[in-house]
Amino acid sequence: MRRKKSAKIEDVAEKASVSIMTVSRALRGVEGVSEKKRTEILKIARQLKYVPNSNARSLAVANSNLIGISLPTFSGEVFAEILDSMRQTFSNAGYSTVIDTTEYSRDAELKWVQRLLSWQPAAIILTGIDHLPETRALLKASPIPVLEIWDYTREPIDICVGIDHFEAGRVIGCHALEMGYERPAFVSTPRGHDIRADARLEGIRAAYRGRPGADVPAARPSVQNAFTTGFDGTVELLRARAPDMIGYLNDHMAFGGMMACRQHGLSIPNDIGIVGFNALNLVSVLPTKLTTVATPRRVMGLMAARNLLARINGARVKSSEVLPVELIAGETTRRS
Amino acid sequence: MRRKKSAKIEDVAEKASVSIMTVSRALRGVEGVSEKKRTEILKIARQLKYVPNSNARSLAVANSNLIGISLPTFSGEVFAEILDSMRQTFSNAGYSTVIDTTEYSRDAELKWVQRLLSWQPAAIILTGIDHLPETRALLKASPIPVLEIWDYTREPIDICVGIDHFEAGRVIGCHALEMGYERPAFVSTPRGHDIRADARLEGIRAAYRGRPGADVPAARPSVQNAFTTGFDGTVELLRARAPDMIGYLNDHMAFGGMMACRQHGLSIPNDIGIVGFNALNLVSVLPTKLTTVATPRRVMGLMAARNLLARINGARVKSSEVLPVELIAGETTRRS
DNA sequence: TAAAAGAACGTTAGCGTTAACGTAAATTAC
DNA sequence: GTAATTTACGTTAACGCTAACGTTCTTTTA
Repeated sequence: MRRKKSAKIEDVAEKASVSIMTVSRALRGVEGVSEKKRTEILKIARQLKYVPNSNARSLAVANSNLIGISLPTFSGEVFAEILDSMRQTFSNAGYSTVIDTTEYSRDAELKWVQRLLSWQPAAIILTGIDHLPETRALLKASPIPVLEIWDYTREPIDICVGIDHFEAGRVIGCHALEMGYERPAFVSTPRGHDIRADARLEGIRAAYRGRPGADVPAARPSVQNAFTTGFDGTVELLRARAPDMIGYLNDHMAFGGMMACRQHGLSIPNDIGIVGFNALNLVSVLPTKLTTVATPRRVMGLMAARNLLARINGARVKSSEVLPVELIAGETTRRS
Repeated sequence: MRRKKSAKIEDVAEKASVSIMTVSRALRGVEGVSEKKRTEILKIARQLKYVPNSNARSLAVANSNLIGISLPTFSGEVFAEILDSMRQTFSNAGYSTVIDTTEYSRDAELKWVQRLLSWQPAAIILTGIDHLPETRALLKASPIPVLEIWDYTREPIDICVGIDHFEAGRVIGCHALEMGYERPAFVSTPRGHDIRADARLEGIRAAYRGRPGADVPAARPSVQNAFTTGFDGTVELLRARAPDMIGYLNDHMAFGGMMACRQHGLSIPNDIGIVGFNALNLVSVLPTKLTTVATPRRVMGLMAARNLLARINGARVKSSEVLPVELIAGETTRRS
């Protein structure tokens, strides 16, 4: 494929009557060029609209300033926020981010990791800790820093920053227990879709262990969008199980659930308690304050970016960081 | 920076007792290799965990399979959906996407374009048509295909796919007029932040031209999140202007506005009409159906990706495509 | 003032891949 | 059966950049 020839480093060198190497040094800001020449070279480069060739550079130094990030999905505020806070830090440090979504498929994740490795990236970020064994092996064997974010494990591929989803579930369960709810239920995603959902459900069950309601039934409607998923899952639970409290995977689902309860003539929080997750933006304008669990997404992103940059620069960093979550008691679980 | 040496094409060649070139051909699936050798080479490559070096490849062929995408922000469903639908098409076609967000800053956009060009990308996608003159010039001068998405203009940098935001505003205005509202208002973003917001406002004004209410006041609260922005903007308008209809930049803002109206004891749609934008997921679970404007985001993404791929492959494609929007009349503007 | 040290450059040799061209063997044509 | 094709490879020369080492000239040291 023919392309218009753009200015190369050689053209700049010729015009400035210096060697290629001097231009390279001047442009990168490394030592060994007099101030006079440097400013002149920069001027000429600008005149010629010189754009460095990252491919050549990366080939020469055997590593690029790309950071690969893999997310399950773009939908929802959660990953968008985590991503945002990370990206800005990287961008400021001169790294570009290559992003892909896996739609919760571990096979898709593996394929992406393979493709990404061909770019000799500076680092790779994966969401969660649930990967194919092959993916783990591939990354373990590579010298590239790997960060797992959002989940927590004591045995990360390389380093990780996240929250403990089981613990988060337990916090929800304890709160429900305290408020006197006896038949908790949970609206989740299809089985095997998202291990975090299962971890939280287990957390709730752990809180109720040995008491009535400890089985904590779960609805697993097919995923469309969070609002209707929450709505449908609630309808399903109300019909079959008559729960007096429902936990949700996130606040959007919880809102859908509130609408469903309302339509069924149930009063919140007396007939039924509602607990969301993540403390999303939506809750700030709701007339009834939603009980939810605040997750430190922006802090997590910043810490992840900071740790990873340190790791890239060869510093030793703590391999696993757990961040605390906080239950925010609202009006959807306060029994009068 | 030292890195563990990974298998190169040479290692594969040696082990297979063929030349480097034969391996290259076998791996890329081009002609000139016997079936027997090809399968053997592929097997050996897998054994050796060979990962091709994209930097070297891109340098040799003077172009990469990266596609750069610039978005204003990740927050909100809108760009996430457009992005998602494009990305999948590209991914299937073997392209990786490098993504950056500009936070509505044209300077940030320019910097990103400059950085991106150093990767010799296969194409560049920008959101909207509002760029610095320098950005336009840079891209116009480059041989790289450029796609502008979400807005529509008859004079794109290269090609564009979008909706006509002025027309969308006009549609909203006409509907409000038809429903008998006489003092329309609009909740927007800070001035100069997003030209699409202004285009829609002008559209509403055009619909009311020559009638009472044609000035259409706008609130421009500082941006935090869509829900509270809608809430705050509404409070501001209600206090100062006593409008009988409010249009919003999107459904999330409209929802915030509905909450504010409710708190002010106003009844929707009789005291005040509410019109959102984009037909976001939220509206499907609301007990009161929101009047909104459906935008074809997924179709737009698919069409954009398809057109751009065709353009990359040298085909001639229509330079500008406008997609239709549709007003969905709900219960928030139906006067009884 | 001569020798040593440092600053400011230039030269050489890759980085891992592919395009373009060369060459030998296998196939076809007549 | 020989010439003309075609197939299946191998060789050579980039692609644009940088690390490592050389060279020249200037500055410092004793």
